[in-house]
Amino acid sequence: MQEFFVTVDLVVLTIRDDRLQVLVVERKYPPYRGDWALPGGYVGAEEDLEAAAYRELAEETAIGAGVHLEQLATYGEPGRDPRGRTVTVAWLALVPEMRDPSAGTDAAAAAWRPVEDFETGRLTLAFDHDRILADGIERARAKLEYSPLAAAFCPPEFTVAQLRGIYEAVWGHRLDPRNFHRKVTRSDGFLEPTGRTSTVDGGRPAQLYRRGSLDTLNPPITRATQA
Amino acid sequence: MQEFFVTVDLVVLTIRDDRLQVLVVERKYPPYRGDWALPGGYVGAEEDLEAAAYRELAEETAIGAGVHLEQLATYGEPGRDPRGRTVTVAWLALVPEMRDPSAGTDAAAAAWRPVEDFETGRLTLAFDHDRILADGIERARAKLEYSPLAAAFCPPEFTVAQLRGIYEAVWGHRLDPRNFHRKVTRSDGFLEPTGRTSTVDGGRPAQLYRRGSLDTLNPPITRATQA
DNA sequence: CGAATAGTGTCTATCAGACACTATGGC
DNA sequence: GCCATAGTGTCTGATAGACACTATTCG
Repeated sequence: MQEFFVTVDLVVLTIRDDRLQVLVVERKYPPYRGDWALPGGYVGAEEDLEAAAYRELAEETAIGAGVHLEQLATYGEPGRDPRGRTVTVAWLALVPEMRDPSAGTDAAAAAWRPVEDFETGRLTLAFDHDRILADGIERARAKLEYSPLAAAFCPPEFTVAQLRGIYEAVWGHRLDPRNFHRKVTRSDGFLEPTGRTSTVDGGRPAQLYRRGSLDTLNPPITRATQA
Repeated sequence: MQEFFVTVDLVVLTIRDDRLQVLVVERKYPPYRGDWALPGGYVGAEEDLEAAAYRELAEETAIGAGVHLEQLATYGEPGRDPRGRTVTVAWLALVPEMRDPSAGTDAAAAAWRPVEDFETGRLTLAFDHDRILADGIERARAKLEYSPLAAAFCPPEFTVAQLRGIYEAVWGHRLDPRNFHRKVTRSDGFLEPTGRTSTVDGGRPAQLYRRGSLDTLNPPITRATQA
């Protein structure tokens, strides 16, 4: 019976400077030494796949609880890793804006890069990680429509305007502030008012919200005006 | 470095007797000898994951092209297989109604069973296959809403009534024939008229359709009237 | 003819998108 | 006062669901 190496790779997304950005690491050892890659690593002998994903995430970001982590897909084409037959289980993580990442032990450096740089081909990743990243981005974009996932990019308390900023950054286009406000505040269970207000955005103080208990948005928040 | 066994397991769904049914096999060898399980098997040394899924599907169903096959999720909890550390990549296949399945070489028997039997707990599956099956069923139910996937359960040419029967069987409730008709025929690219008609259902002959080129339904076909 | 299914038209409540307008802060 | 952002109201066009009605076949 053929034996395989099994790894986990992470597509870690956040919003920085109003743009969707992805965490990448510089490879310290061959193969692809010096290239950018998604953070990841081998699954331990007695380790659950999800636990391995959380471990890698913690090593790179020093972030623990409150992060959204979901399985993305599994990639196992023969030859995708020159070190041997390797199957990788990819995970999608959405994290709030945070201080700069710390390099893990296997990585020379870790950095946030706008996903646009990879979508346009200005930057590329090692192995088949460009494809994994593309799948992760598409999953995130699609899921914002019908799940309250956008709140995963926000701090624990946030304003409607901040939430709208997430949607605008992920989808890459503007939304009407007034219609957006009505939609999210009327969607029962999406947002929970805290009673506090915030004045950081410069105008009238805005209500602060926590993410609610809802897990499926119905009706969804639609992505684009159909042309 | 820990080495793993890697398998593929298949959730093969079809519509028989107006009910959603799943393909299960009786295990010929230990562990779980004599129990029902999802069809599946080890991935070959130089075999792509998707190719392995197609191979297993062909072994059990003698069906080749035209089948919808998509990756579902990967399960790798330590201890999920007593033979050793095994990661399985699960796939969801949707096939048209067909003659009885043939037993593969590793299975004593293969049979279609209504998914309801597993959802109610009247039947159970070996390993963690109950969970995998539940995930597959939920994926199929959700995807009917926003993709033209229902046509994958139909023969190459079908009537609107047949297509509606698919939705009703998968979702487990009735849909209004008149509104359904209007919805699917107005959704550009979902269905392609063949010009031929069918008279099998007993009343006025119905237009026959092929599946169109569309891959995302917009607007979606909604699953249930919100209570 | 009646029974059955195919397919169209119409009404109503709801909702998305556009946008006028009011509310409340900083300067 | 002026500007910026928060938040509400209103209009319009599209659509889902309910259901009356017409069309076409079989027996």
